[in-house]
Parts: sequence; structure tokens; C-alpha cells
Amino acid sequence: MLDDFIRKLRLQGPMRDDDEALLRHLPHRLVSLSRADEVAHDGDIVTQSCIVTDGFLQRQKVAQDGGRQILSFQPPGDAPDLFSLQLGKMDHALVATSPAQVAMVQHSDLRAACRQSPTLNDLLWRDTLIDAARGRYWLLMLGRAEALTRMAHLFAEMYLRMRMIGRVNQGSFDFPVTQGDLADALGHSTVHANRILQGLRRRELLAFDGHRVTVPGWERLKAFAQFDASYLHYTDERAGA
Amino acid sequence: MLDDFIRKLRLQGPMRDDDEALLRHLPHRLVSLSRADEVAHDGDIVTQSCIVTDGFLQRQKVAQDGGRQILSFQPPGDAPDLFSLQLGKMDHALVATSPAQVAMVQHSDLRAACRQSPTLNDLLWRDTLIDAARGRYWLLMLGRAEALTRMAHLFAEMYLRMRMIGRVNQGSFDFPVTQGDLADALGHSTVHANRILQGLRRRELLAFDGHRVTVPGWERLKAFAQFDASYLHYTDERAGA
DNA sequence: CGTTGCTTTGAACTAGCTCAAGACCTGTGG
DNA sequence: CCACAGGTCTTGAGCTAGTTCAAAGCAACG
Repeated sequence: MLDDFIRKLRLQGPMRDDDEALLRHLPHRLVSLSRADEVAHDGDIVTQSCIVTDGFLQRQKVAQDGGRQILSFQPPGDAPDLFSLQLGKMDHALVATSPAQVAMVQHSDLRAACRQSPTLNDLLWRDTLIDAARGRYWLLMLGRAEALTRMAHLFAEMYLRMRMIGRVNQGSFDFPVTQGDLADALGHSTVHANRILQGLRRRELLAFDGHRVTVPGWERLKAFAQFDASYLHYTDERAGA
Repeated sequence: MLDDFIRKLRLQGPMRDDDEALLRHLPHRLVSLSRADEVAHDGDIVTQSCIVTDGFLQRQKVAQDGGRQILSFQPPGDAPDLFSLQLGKMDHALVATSPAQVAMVQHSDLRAACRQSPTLNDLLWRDTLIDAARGRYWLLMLGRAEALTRMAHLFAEMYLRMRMIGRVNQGSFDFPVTQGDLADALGHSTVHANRILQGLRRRELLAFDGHRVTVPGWERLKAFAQFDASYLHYTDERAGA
């Protein structure tokens, strides 16, 4: 069940076999989620973290005026609230983007594993930092990139991340989000998200039907989105190619 | 020299006295910087991290089109590239915003200290995660907040962070940045940054002369900026009040 | 087979941009 | 001590990317 997580950690740095064993023996409880289910609410005090095993979660934050900003989409293999192991408190909500499945792990068990193995401690720390690096890149996109590039970049990142966990088949992968979700992630209105998607399809950079993304030419999309995979900090040489 | 850093860590969670001693005995080298000096370049492989002891650093990233996005301003007490302890590689540049002083610490020494004290390991991990939390909040601002709120929020955050390290006197603190810097941080043009600042001054929310910020009424600014300090994860009760 | 939520389109509007020029300030060399 | 140079700030004016509002089309689900 934690296969994707372990696979991703291995892509992000060297993992000792005994650390993998420690992870595999982590007690966990599988939970199935429907779209919009909240794994954790903004402000919650939490004592467990989750690992996405199927579907997508998203981080989101609702502003005073009711506007919603989606801070990230988290594909399988992600541990989107691993940070709470150290912070203990949510500063945003963690919500199921689509029907999803997560493995819940107690902080006490994670802490015990980290104490037992400093190298596992480092692997997890590293994962939370790569997560932050993705956030920084998203910041760059929101601040500087124009609409088409921004949207293209989001899809390029998802494409590569899904490919790295083996979930891309013939240039296409599941990504069940609404255009409203995309708009809230990119800081646009729903109407404009719709028009951007049409623009990307017209340019034959990607097609998206609300459930599945198809990338006809990865190199073309990469170039258009000015996508440079180095911020994902994969140590594997094939990454991003 | 590491006083502000230790002070900040103590505000973010309980610190054992022996951990403080470990930090104080970290070998470090003080470096003075002029405005625009690069502590680390985008893409650098690094084996040391810095702690800001005076002045401001900023993270920044230059897009293909030459546009620059400032990802964060780092006041004294921050360790803006502590993440490189785990990642080893810069995915953005670290630059002096103004004349500044930093303490450089070797990763090998930091790693030794973390191995020696798991609680110190946690304090540092925690610090990198709070840094990420600030980034998420900035993302919310860039995505959803309108110009005036966005600018006000940046100043509110800097005000509070400076106050927590004792660098606010009578509602005013040093913040030597140009309007171009502010624009590049907030995703605006320089011209617009200028007009926003005029708007904030006209409303008597804050005054800024290019060197120093003066906040005539903290409560008013807080309300206007919709500032809620909880994302800074200070454990001290006085924080944000 | 009707309801509900999502997508698509049009049209008017606006926040923020770009371009351009002038004012101001600060440090430097003569 | 002055003049000049380079950067920063300020202002105006026209433009554009993206918004809001409103309505219609579509598709999935009970």
C-alpha cells in the first residue's frame, strides 16, 4: 500500500533496505475518501499523517472573502501533511480532490521510526523540503507566468510526477479535477480557466476532459511551459527527460 | 551572533538548554554582504548554510523571460538555505536585499549536531517547515488577494517577525527594499507597487520611505491585511497580539 | 426524466500593465 | 564644492489580460 510512497522516496535519494523495511512495517489504517472529504481541517491539532495511496488530495485555504486558493495537488505517493509531525497543527485544509484512498499513520509511530533510523529521518525531512520546493516554484508561476504558461506548467508537473510513479500510459493519465479547481489553483476565474484550456488544446499541447489528461508531445509541452524538472529534486538521471 | 536564530527557534517550540549549547558551539564564519551579493546561486551544489545575523536576504528566481520573482524576504534569525542540508542543491538564488551579515555553517557540523541531539534535529526540521508554511501563505496572497491587501500583508508579516526578535521600536522597523523589490515579490509592476504604497499611506495603514516602515496602528493594519499570525507557528502566547 | 453541478459562450467592465518622461536623490570624480 | 551619472520614485495616458455577470448547453446520477 505504501509502494508509491517508497518508490517516490527512492527517486528522491538513496534509501537503505532496512529503512524500507521500517516503512513497510509502519502500522497504518486505510481510509477511502469521496470528493471534497476533508482529511484535516484548517486549524486542526493532529496526531497522525496520511500517505496518498490512490486518487488525489489537495491543500486549500479559504480567504475571508470566501475565495478559495488551492495550494497544491497531491498525487499517490505523497504525504501531504507529513509536516504536521513537526508542527502538530494544520494551517490549511487537506481535502480529497476526487475519490481517493489514504493510509493514516500515527505520529508516535513515525517518530519512533525516525529515532530508530537517522537516515529514515533524513529521507522524510527531505521529502517535506521537496514539497516546499514545489511550493516555491508554484509561487514563481503565480507571480510571473501568464495564464497559458501557468496552466501548462501545472499539467507538466503533474505529468512528470505521475510518470515517475508509473501512472502515465501513452501520454495520458488520470487527473479528475474540475475547471473550477484548476482556476482556484492558478488564481484565475473559472471562466478564464475554461478559455485557457481551450487555448492549450487548440495549440495541441494537451487535452483534458475533466477526468484524464493527454499530452501528445511531452517535449513540446515542456518547452511551452518552460518546465525544468530540477526543482522536483529527483536524483534519478532519467527524471524529466 | 546566533542570538536571533536561537531566539526565533525558542519562539517556535521548546528548546533544551543543551541544544542551545550545541547551537552556540557550532563553528561558523561571519560574512558581510552588500546589496545584491549572492550567497548562493540558482543551481549551486552547496555544503554550507547561512544564518542571517543582520540586514535582509531574499530568495529569488529569474524566469526565462527575464522576469524576477522574489520568493521571500529573510530577516535576521532566519536560516534561508537550511533546506540545502537535506537537498544539497539550490533551486533558486539567495541574495542580499540590503547590506547584511550572515554566519556560514558547514553542513557536516550541522549534521553532526543533529545526530547528537534528535531534539535539535526536530527544532531545525520544524524551522524549515515553518518556512514552508510562510511560503504557502504567500501563495494564497498571490493567488487571491488584491493588490492593497497583498502589500499590507507583506508588511504585516515583516512587522510581526521583526517585533518577535525585538527589532521594532515605536511601531517602526528597518526594511531597506526598493519599490521594484516589493513589486517583484508581490507579482506586480514597479509602477503599481508605487501606487499601492501611496494608497496604504493615504489610508494611514503604514508609511514606507524606502528604508524604514512605520505602522501607526498595528490592529488596523492587521485587520486590513486580514492577517492571522497562526501560520507563523509561534508557540508563544503573546505572538500576534 | 428531472435536478444538480459542470462547462461553454458572449459582453461589458476593471485592475493592473506598458511606455514614456520628468523629478529626485545619492555617491563620485574633477 | 559642484556637476554629472545612475538609480529610484512619481505621474500620466492608453492598452490588455483577465474579471464579473448572465444565460444556455451538457452530462451524470438518483
